[in-house]
Amino acid sequence: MLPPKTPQSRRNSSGLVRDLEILELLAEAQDGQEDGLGVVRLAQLTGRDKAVISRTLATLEDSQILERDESSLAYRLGSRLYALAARTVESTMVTASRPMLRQLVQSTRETSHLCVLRGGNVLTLVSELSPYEFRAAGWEGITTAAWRTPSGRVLISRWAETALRKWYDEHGHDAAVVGSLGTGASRTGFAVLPVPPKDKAIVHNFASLKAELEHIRSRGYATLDEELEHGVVGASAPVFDFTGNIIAAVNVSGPKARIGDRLEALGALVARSADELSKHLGRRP
Amino acid sequence: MLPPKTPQSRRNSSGLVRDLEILELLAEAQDGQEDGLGVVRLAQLTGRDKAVISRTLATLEDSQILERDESSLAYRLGSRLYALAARTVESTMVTASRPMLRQLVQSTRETSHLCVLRGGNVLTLVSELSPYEFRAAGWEGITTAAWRTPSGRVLISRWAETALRKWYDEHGHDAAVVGSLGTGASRTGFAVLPVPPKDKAIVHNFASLKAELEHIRSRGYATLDEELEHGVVGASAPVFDFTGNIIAAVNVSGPKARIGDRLEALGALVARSADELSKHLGRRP
DNA sequence: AACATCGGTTGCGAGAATGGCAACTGGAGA
DNA sequence: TCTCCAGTTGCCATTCTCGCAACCGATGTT
Repeated sequence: MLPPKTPQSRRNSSGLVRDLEILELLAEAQDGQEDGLGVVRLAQLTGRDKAVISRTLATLEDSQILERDESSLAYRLGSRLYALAARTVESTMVTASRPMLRQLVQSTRETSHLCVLRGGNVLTLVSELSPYEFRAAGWEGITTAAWRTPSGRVLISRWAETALRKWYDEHGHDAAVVGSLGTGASRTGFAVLPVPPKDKAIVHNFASLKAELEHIRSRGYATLDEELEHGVVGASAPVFDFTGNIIAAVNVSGPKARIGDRLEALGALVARSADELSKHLGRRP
Repeated sequence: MLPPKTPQSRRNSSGLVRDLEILELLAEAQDGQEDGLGVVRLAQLTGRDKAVISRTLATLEDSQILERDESSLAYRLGSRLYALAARTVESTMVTASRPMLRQLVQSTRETSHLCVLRGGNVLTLVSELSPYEFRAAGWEGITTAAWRTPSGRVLISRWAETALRKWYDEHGHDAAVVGSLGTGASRTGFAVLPVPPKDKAIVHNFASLKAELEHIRSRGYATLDEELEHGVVGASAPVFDFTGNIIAAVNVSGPKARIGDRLEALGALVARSADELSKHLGRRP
C-alpha cells in the first residue's frame, strides 16, 4: 500500500496544504543555491507519482505561487508568495507583538514598547504598561529623536556607513523636527523630555554614534543608562523581517531604582523576545 | 447554479485557487488595518458555503499558513507564509538592494523603489520612503500596469520585437488584469491610480512604446513626467543579472515641485545606483 | 541509424475527498 | 427565557485525485 492513507479526516485538506511539502522542498533547494527542482526529482523527494507532481506544479505555476524556468523546466518559489508576505509584514508584526510585549511586561514588571523609525525619529506603535504605571494611555504615536534613544540606535544599527552619515548630518542634532509630519496633528506630539544630564550622554558626535552602534551589533541589543532622563534606564533589541531588514525595535524601560544592575540581563531578555517576534515574521537563523 | 463548475480541468488542485483567493482577501484585510477576517465574512466574500470555509481555514491554520486570534476567532496570515517568502529569489534581491536604495533616498530625499515584472504588471519589492513621507507602509507587494510606468518600460526595454509585440497585445491596455489572480476582481492588489492627464501620456500604441523603449536604451534610464499622476515625476533604471538580463528596475519618484528640472540628472543618478547593484549581483562590464 | 534513457505530459478508471445542506453549539443581547 | 449570529460538525451524492501506463521529444550510446 503505497499511500499510507490517513483513516478519515474530518477536515478538508485544502490544496495548498497538500502542496506544502513541495513548497518546503523548493524552499530548501533555494537555500542550497540550487536553481529550482524538476518534476522527477520532486517526485522522488516526495515519494509520489511524477504524474501527480507534474499536474500539481502546473497548477501552482498558473496561480503564480511557483515560477518555471523555460529552458531548464525547473520550478522555484514565485513572486506571489513574496508579494503576499511583503504587503502584510507590518500589520502582522503589530498584532503579533502585543502578546509578546505583554509577556515581557509580566516578567520584567516594566513598561515595554514596539517602535519603528520614521525619518529622524522613533515612532512608538504599541506599548504595554508596567503594572506600576498609573497612566491610562501608553506612548503610542509619540516620536522622539532617534539617535538619542536605544530603540532608534537599534533601528539604524545595520545601516551602511554612507547612508548613516547622510542621515546623521540631517537628523543628528537636538530637537529634530520632522518636515512633513504635518497633516496628522495628533501624532506629531514630541515627547518633551527634560534635558538629560550631560555627563551621562555617550553619543556626542558621529564617531561616538558609530562606536555605540558597533557595541549594539556585537551584543544584539542596546541599553540606555540615564542618558535621556535622570533615573530612567532601558534596553532595546531589533526585530527583523523575512528579508533580514530591521523593521522595528522592542524596548523595555523603567526606573533605575527598580532595574538597578540587572540592565544587561534585561537587554538579553529583550533580545530574546525580539528574536521570537522576528522568527514569527519568517526571519531565518 | 451555485457551483460554477469549470467544464473539465485536466490539472489537479483546483481547490488551491480557492485557497489563494482566501489568502489574497486576508492580505487585503490586513493591508486595510483590519484585524483579520472571520469565517462567515470570508464565506460571503468568496461566495462559498461557510462550512467549507470553516474546514478549509482550520486546515490552513494547522499548517501554520494562517493564524487565528483566540478571542475574536479571526484569521490572518501566518508565519509559515513568511518563512516561505523569505526563500524566494525576490527576497534575496531585496536584501542585496536595501543599502543601495537607502543611500539613494538619503541623497535624493525622495522615495525609491525596486521593482520586477510580473506578467503585465510591475511588482514593487522594496520601497524606502523619503524623509518627507509619513505613510506607515510603502508600496511593497503592490502591482501596477507595466507599460504605463517607467520601471515597467525599463524592464521590457531589451526585449525582442516579437516577444514585445505578443506581450503588448496581451497586456497593453488599461486596467490589465492578471490572468489567474482569481475570480475576485477588486482584491488583485492593484494600485488604483487617478486617471492621468491625457496630454501627458507619451505612449498610446505599440509604435510609441517602441520609440520610448529606444529612447530608454539610448539614455540608460527612463523618466516619467506627470504621466501617471498629476504633479508626480520620476526616473527608473535597469538592474542586470550576471547573464546580462534585466531582472529589476530601480526607481525614484516624487513631486514635480521638489524635483523640477533636475529630472534628467536624477535619471543619471538612478542609473549609477542601478549599475552598482548590477555589479553587486555579478554583472560583468 | 536504431536503440535506450531520461525528464516530462496526458488518458483513464477506481476510490477517496469535497461541497453543500441542515442540524447543532455556545455566546451575546433583548 | 428567547432570539440571533458566528462557527462547527454529520451526512451522502458528486466530483476530483491518485497512480498506472502509454506517450512525447530531446539526448546520448552502441
